[in-house]
Amino acid sequence: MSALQETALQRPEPPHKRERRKQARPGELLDAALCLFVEKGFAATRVEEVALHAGVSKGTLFLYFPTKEDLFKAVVHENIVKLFPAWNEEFKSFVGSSGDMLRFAMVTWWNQMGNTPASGIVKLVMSEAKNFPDIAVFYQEEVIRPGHGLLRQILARGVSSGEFRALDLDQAVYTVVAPMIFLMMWKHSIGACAATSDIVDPERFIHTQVDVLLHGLTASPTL
Amino acid sequence: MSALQETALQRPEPPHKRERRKQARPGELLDAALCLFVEKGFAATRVEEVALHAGVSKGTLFLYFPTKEDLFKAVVHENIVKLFPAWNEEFKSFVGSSGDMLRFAMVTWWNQMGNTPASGIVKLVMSEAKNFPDIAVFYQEEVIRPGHGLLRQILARGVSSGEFRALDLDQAVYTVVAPMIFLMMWKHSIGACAATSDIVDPERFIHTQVDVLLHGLTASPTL
Amino acid sequence: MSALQETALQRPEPPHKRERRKQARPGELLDAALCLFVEKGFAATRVEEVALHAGVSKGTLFLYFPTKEDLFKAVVHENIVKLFPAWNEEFKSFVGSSGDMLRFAMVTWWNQMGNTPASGIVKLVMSEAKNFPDIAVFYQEEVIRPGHGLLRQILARGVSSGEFRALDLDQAVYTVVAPMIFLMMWKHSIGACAATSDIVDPERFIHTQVDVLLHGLTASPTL
Amino acid sequence: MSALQETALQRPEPPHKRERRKQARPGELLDAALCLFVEKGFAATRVEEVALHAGVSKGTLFLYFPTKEDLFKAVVHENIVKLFPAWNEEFKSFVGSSGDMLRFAMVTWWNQMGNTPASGIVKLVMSEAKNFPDIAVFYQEEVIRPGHGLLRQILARGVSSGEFRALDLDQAVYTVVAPMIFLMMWKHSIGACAATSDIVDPERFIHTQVDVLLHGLTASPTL
DNA sequence: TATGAATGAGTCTTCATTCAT
DNA sequence: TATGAATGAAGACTCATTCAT
Repeated sequence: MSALQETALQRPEPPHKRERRKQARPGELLDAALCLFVEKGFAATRVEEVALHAGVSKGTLFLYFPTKEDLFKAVVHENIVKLFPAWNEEFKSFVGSSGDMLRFAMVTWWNQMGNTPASGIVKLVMSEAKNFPDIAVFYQEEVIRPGHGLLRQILARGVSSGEFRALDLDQAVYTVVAPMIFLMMWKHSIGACAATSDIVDPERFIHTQVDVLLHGLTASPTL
Repeated sequence: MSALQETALQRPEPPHKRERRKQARPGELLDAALCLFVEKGFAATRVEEVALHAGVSKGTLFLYFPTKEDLFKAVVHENIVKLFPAWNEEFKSFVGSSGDMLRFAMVTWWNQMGNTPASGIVKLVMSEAKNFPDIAVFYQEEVIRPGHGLLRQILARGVSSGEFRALDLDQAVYTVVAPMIFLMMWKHSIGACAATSDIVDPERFIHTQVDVLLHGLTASPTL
Repeated sequence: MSALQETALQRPEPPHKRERRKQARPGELLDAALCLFVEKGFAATRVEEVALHAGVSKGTLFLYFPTKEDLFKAVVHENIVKLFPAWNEEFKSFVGSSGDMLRFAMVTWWNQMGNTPASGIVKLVMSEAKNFPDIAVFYQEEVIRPGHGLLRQILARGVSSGEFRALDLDQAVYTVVAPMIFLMMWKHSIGACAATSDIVDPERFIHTQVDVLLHGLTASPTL
Repeated sequence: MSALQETALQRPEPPHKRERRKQARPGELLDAALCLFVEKGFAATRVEEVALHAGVSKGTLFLYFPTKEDLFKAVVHENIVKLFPAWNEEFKSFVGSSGDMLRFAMVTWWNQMGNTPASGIVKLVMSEAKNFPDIAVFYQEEVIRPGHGLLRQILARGVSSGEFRALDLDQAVYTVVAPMIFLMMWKHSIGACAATSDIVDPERFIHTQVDVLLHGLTASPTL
């Protein structure tokens, strides 16, 4: 809403910093909280830390979020919505083989989500789902259902074009989902421990996954 | 029920009740801890609760596990690390195609681990790895490294027999690991919320995964 | 009494009650701690008790002193270390014989320290030194070293004026220190037990000590 | 009672170790406790540690001493009695000047007590007197009263022989007591901290104390 | 709104003491 | 007597939450 004002024509004086900050508070808190929750988990993050990171006092945080749990829910809520930009559109207009489309989907998924703090949200949701059942439901509705729907369409496209085999689509989507979710979880757990030697390179990982996904491990019979 | 066996004839000396309990304590505590950690997470589980579940007092727990963190480590060790020696043996003697071997590996993995509370520990380790760096390290050493080694051998066997294509084995192992870890994570997060509609059936999931893993999504060129 | 001054006219702004309390907190806590530590010893004093005595809650204490041990250190600092700067000044301006100076030193020492709760802290430090090595070190640096230095100067003054014999000053300082420390210890141990009959009267004790210190027990040769 | 048996004429077989140990238990416990209480203080010493040092189990300790406090009292009790060997006799037969006698008393006191674990008892009693009032009373009766009596006699001897000035004996005894008690306390507190630089050499300390005690700090008028 | 001092319920951990064997 | 497993009361410390300013 203040967007209108902010983009007003060459307005000579920028709005009072105070005012701008005031408006921005909840967002800054959510950003700080996202960052810390992702880094340390829900339980291990102290609300005071979040407030400090956002540059406000502990009391102010509770002005906007009556509870640590509420803060958490808001963080996830806020960031889950962002998880689905205009992907659907993008895919409707995709031109090319379904194999390429699948690869494109996974690479895009990684670039726009896995490679951003949003992947931390996924990890957070997976880690805390049982402690926040309504988040799980919300996530299911807002992310999983549409996400799976999208992937289903891609697979269905391939099947109907004869490029893919006949597939049990309900199951096959997990064929795409599993490696991506795994990669995000890995990145934010084992992969985040410096001492761990077995580091996964996301690009190569995705490349291999798509490759095997399309052609399987088995050697071609005639070749 | 096993009481019958325990009171069987010519039992040389029944262990004193006290003694029996003494021996059993750590195990009972570990069981209780496994149960509660999996159900509520590490931070949300109170040590006293664990003790009570095991039928002992808080103090007794600290007799065996000097620290809550030590208890957690012991649970991980008991439920994950201990599984590996047997697995290694099992696979050495496998007879059959590498495809069957891969399927056998994944089904066994699920039956002996995914389908038991141990899978909850896997989820916990992924969730808490960053808070317990030394657990992450020893998990890497004791579980991931040998586990990946085992899978690598299976894949290598297939490659050298000509059954599988030439593969970048370092990457290909994740092709097997990812769906399994994903399945365990799912089961203990989104999948554990009753409200969630999109429930995954492990058997069908694994079946599909193996199928696609072996033959890919792509339809056979000539057939 | 200074209240009069505080409410004097044109007082710009009376400090908010909250603010006043805030400023006073550490001091009140220190007073309470002094009192309780002296009365019951370090180990036997519960931090909550200290807080309650200061009229605040347990949590508030930890706001100012992160640790029980830190509280103890602060008490020592506040009650012992802080006395020294003033003393040093006081003695620089003393006029009179060195014998009088010595008497003055001991009487002052007693009045300003021995006769106050601070003497209890001295006793506590002696009692607990081995359990708090870093307190022992800083007590040595901040109290013993400057204190002995001061006494040394007094004795040196007497020696160089010819009033005192040539003395091994390093040893002679203990001649002054020993009775004073003894008196404080006594007051807070044996002397504090009502049942004990053999009560020491500090004034007479010091009087006798100074007397013997200056003239010895031996009868004058010529008289 | 078993003393009789134990001193039996050249008994060929030494008593069962077990039996001997059994008899010795309380003594070993008291020794261990003395050692640890002196080293770490009452509160910081764990009863289990004492038991371990004595080579028995925690339970056994409580067989002999129903309470940690009882153990403490027994330790002090036991060792306080030892503080007065046959000193009185020794002094009755002393031949020499009263100055020499005083020096002899202090040196002996140090050698037979200050320099032995008994000095730890003195420190313990001074430190814990207020928490154990009956120990204070007992100590007063058994140690302080006779001790002061002895010193009083020495001083009285000097006074009546004209070697010492007329003295308020009740006060003058502290002239001898204070440095000795101080020295013992020092040894077991500040002096026991390695980091402390200002270490007191007992022999020189006593030498100086006696010297000043007899002749004072003041230079002889005529010389 | 914003602050940050204050709170106190909650948690881990210790350790003297008990008691079945 | 001796053991050592078990107990549970007690205490230090944390941190989400409140509230006067």
